[in-house]
Amino acid sequence: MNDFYKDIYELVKLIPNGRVTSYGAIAIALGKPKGARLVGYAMNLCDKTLPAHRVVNRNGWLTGKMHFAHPDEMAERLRAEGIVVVNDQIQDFKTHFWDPSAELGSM
DNA sequence: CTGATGACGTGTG
DNA sequence: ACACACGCCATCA
Repeated sequence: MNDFYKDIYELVKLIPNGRVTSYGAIAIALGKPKGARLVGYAMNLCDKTLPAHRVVNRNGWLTGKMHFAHPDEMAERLRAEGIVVVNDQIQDFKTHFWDPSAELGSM
């Protein structure tokens, strides 16, 4: 486990409830603007303890829902947090978007 | 070690 | 604006 993945986990863990972010945003926050794929890969290795359901692609689509124990769980979890998910897509993604780099800057 | 793939993103046509 | 192609970095075969 490299610090890179650990950092990803830490960042995803501190995503506020009812907020979502993108792989690219996390990658950028970690200093790897092109590491979006690595973030997704890290999610694949991640435990269900990690709120990976709050992490979606740039389009706001639940691209990784199929990788969950129960694909619908991702949308259900987001919906439970107040996120509107339709057709595997987050509505008002920009409104619910959470910028990790901004939070890291505040911290 | 080389080739291919992936929960992505950006650039060009 | 939409469609196609390439790049990135790490892991798997």
